[in-house]
Amino acid sequence: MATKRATISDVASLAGVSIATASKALNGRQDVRAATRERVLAAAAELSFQPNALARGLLSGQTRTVGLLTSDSVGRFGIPVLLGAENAFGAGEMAVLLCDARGDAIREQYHLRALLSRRVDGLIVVGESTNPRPSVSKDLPVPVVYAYGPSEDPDDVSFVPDDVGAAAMAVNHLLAMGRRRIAHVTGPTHYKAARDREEGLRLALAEAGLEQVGQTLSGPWSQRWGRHAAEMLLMSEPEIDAVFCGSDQVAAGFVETARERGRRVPDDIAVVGYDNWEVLSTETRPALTTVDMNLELLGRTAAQHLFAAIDGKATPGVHKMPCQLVIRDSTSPPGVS
Amino acid sequence: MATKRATISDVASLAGVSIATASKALNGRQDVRAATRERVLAAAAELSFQPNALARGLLSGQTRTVGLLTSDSVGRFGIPVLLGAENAFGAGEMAVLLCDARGDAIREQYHLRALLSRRVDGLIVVGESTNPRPSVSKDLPVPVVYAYGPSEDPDDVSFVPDDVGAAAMAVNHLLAMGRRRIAHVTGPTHYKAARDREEGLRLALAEAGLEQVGQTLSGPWSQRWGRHAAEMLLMSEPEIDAVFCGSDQVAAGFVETARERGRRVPDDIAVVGYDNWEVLSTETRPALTTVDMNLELLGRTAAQHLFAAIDGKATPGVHKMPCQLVIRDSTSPPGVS
DNA sequence: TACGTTTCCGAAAACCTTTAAGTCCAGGAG
DNA sequence: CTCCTGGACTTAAAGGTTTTCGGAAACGTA
Repeated sequence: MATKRATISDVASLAGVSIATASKALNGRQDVRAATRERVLAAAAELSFQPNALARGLLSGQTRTVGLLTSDSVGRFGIPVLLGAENAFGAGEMAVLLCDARGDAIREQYHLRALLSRRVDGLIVVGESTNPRPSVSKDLPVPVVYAYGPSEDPDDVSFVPDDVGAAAMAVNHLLAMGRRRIAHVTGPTHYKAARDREEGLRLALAEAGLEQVGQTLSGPWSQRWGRHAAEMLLMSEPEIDAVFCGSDQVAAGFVETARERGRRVPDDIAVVGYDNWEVLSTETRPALTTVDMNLELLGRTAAQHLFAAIDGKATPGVHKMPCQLVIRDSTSPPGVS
Repeated sequence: MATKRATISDVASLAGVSIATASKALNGRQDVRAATRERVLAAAAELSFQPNALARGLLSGQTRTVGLLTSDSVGRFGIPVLLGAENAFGAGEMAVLLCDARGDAIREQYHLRALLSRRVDGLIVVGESTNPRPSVSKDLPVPVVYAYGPSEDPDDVSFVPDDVGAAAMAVNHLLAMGRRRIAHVTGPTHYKAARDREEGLRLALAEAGLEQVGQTLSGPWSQRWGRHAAEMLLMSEPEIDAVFCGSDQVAAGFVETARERGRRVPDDIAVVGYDNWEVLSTETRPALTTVDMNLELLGRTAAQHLFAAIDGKATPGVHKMPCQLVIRDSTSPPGVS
């Protein structure tokens, strides 16, 4: 805690110039003599002057601040998106005002008003899942970009991971490794993520002229479910040579139980996870081949498009962002590992 | 995107009163007739007027915004703290300006300036570990509270989990369950958390007149290390009946390997973890008894003390926050589970 | 000297809100 | 009838900065 903050008028009088001149000197404008500029800069440094962003924003109408409205900060998925956005903003002296609505629509409305009253230049809305969510953009005086969870309104700007494409990519990898009898264990069907990933699987298999082995098994996104599903699957479809799992948690459970049941991974059964949640994917034995949704990149991209939208160059629609397959030992060809 | 934002002068003219009267009506002040107030409120609603927080803040000198400076947003630990703080603020119409310095001191300085220029009312600094960190509070015009990672300066206000006490509590629980031959596996010794937890263990054992079995094993905070340590420990100290682990990751690795080596958990060996990282602690078999540091509460407490500090009622010093032992199956008495 | 041009600087308005101080009027007390 | 009180409202200042415009000085040219 220190003394009162210096204003530009303090700087001006210390430098012996007018406020206007001080402002021009500090902002690097041209019509001020070099010697004068020096004096002003020295004065500012001496007083450790920091321009008041409130005053500046009041005048310019721009706060260089964006709101980040999330439904679920805790979430595994919101964080990297947030981080990517923060990253993109940090580069350009933007600041992020963070609000967590905790999945409550009323709370969300409340935070929205608070952000608007603080005159944010734009808004990023981060969903807690890839399920489409109600739009908040109606009649808002600032642009909005949705990340991870898209808006229901197709005229909004949304960025989502390309789950269908990524799942197909993962399955194609299994096929390339020579696997032909592929089963699928995933999360609850009310998650669009689960449905999309299943569709990707179907597309890839169809293209190869193959059929999925057994029914898709849906359950919670948990390791426990992965173990349970493994028990069932190894019993009912003993001839499988690969499993595509809807999450790393499920996959971790699966490999654990497969091991215990004496099935070697990857020699007997190859396993692919999803999310690249490193505490799981790199710590299972063997480490998991898995899909990384590049959420940080997604967040950064969303932020960059928000910039564009602030400048009036919006790009409406749902943009599918490419994911990346991280190949580890759980899908190596037999005999390699 | 909609029309230009309404100002209080728009409201005033629509209601047929002066700006001052409109302001008073909107802020619930007394010297305005009920009928007039009605008219103003109706006008404000019609224009969906939102007061400009910049103008208000410029005048009052208070922005009702605090900065949250973190070294490590990604971190397991920063998030709950952040969340607790956000929670405490949300209740009182405060907003959080989030900055992530990514462990870089220069970046931190940069963000600090940005926050100050935005005239935040206060600052919370969240550390990435419980190791003390350099103070930023020197000559700052706003109060600062440190959470998780304390400031090196004892005159600052810091909130940290009581690792020593929590470790002692965990070990006392093991003793109460009848365990007597307790070993310790933990993280790198340059983490204060590892040293504090070891000290808690020592204190509890000393009080019971016992000695730790074998040396403390230090390694990375990983599941892999837990497995490795288990191999070594089961070999060198086969008579242990309990292990206190410095993190859930280590504990998860330990129980996995113990299982594989035919030691029953908890019947033969009880295991206690630390962190209550649920993806691990509830998914191991058996589920882990573990220490929950109550980080969300810690964050909330830090925020509340920041409020107090803003009001001039600072409480200097390092405050140790109590942790909580979450008892699950990994420490049940033999024969119970 | 008169005039135009360039260079540097200052006065003042604008952004939006809150609040202290002031105006006006009705009604009650003397 | 005058004076005072208090209610209801308005005026104006303040908060810190940027920017437009105008002014003044210096300099070059006719």
